[in-house]
Amino acid sequence: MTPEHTPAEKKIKQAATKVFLSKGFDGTTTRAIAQEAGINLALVNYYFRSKEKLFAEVFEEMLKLFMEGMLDVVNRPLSLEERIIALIEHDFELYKNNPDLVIFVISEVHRNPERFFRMVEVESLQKILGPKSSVHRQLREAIDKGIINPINPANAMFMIMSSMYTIFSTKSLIMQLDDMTEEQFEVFSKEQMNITKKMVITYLFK
Amino acid sequence: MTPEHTPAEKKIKQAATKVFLSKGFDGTTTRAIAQEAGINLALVNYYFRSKEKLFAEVFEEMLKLFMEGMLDVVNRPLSLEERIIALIEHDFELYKNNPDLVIFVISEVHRNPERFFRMVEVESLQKILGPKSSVHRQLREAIDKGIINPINPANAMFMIMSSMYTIFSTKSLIMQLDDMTEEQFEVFSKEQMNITKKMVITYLFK
DNA sequence: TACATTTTTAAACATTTGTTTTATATATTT
DNA sequence: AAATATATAAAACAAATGTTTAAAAATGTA
Repeated sequence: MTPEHTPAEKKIKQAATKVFLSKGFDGTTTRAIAQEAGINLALVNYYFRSKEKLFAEVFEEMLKLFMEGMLDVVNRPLSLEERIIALIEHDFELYKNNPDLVIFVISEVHRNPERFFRMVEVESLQKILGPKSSVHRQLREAIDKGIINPINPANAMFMIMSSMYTIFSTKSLIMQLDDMTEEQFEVFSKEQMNITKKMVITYLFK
Repeated sequence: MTPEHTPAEKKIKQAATKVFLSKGFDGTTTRAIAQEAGINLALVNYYFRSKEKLFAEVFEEMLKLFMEGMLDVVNRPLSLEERIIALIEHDFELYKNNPDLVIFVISEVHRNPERFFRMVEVESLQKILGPKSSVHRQLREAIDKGIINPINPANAMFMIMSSMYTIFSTKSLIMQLDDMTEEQFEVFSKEQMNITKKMVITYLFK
């Protein structure tokens, strides 16, 4: 019972991550996972009981990637300006290393919101991003002190995150449209990151 | 042969659009379309020959929505500032009326890029958004004249479009995280649009 | 009205897909 | 070494799914 981290199990998890992230839950078959992992089909259910449960594990891990890095930035003792820069840079690095992450999470939430809100406690996300989060608080304080222009913290959070989100969720489209190589895309996205930093900081701070 | 626009055909197309946009190609069954349309299952293939062909029609129509509105803005005789405002407002209106549009297109492109580039001539998209488009030209001219700060036009295009793109592709997530009603989301997204306008204009124009 | 064409329906078909079963090999324990 | 538990494999199962068939109903035409 409760087999853990045998080579086969690891291979399946890795393969599942790859296939799920590229094809989504509906577009993924257990046979595709087995083939990608190079193991027998039955082992998928032997180790993970069902496609649904395997997906849940993969999805949860992806969300952890998201949240842990974010939490790290949120918990560091930083000035508002430093934190905004750190958040943008964190997003950039995370998405650069996991280009499929954003579109995967968002499209799965869109297609099956019930499952998402069954799997994830909204509170833990709200703690990082919601009105009671420390970033929101820091933003409100800065507004009160007249350090930054008045803005709804939710809108501020949003403008901080949207640029890196977009550039990586539309990566393949951008590359195709502007005839980019992988290297050119990296230059482009890094440039976009720098523009975003400057633009957001300029807009917020008077 | 070539049946056109009979009531049943229309109903199927409408139903297919609704289901495809919400569940994606893989998550949609012909039976779900038939049920949504309130017609017999066989009629789906009778009128559209296959799920794939029906999807292609729906997808093409969605892309047209995208491009026609964009083309309209691009062809109007506007100053650069006016055009930027118009582009942002166009995105806002389009996505507000079709909230699933963005995430649908992007996730389908991501999951099946081959099909996308088989269905769409990249040139027509490049004509609107690419380096040879009139918006790019107008941006380059403005840079040459010293009207706006130097920037890669592709990056400028990107910052113009990313905000509205993000807010609507993550709509359900945002609403859930910040406990919003539909009305509150509309206020929020409109506010975000205004911030985006101001922020982009401020950043570009000295 | 009678005939032909088009539209609709119910049923069937062939694959695909998630899952299970049964048997065999491998490892662990006594 | 024998017995037991675990891991792997091949095959089978049942349900779902895209598609087709064949017949009936509706519509159009002579």
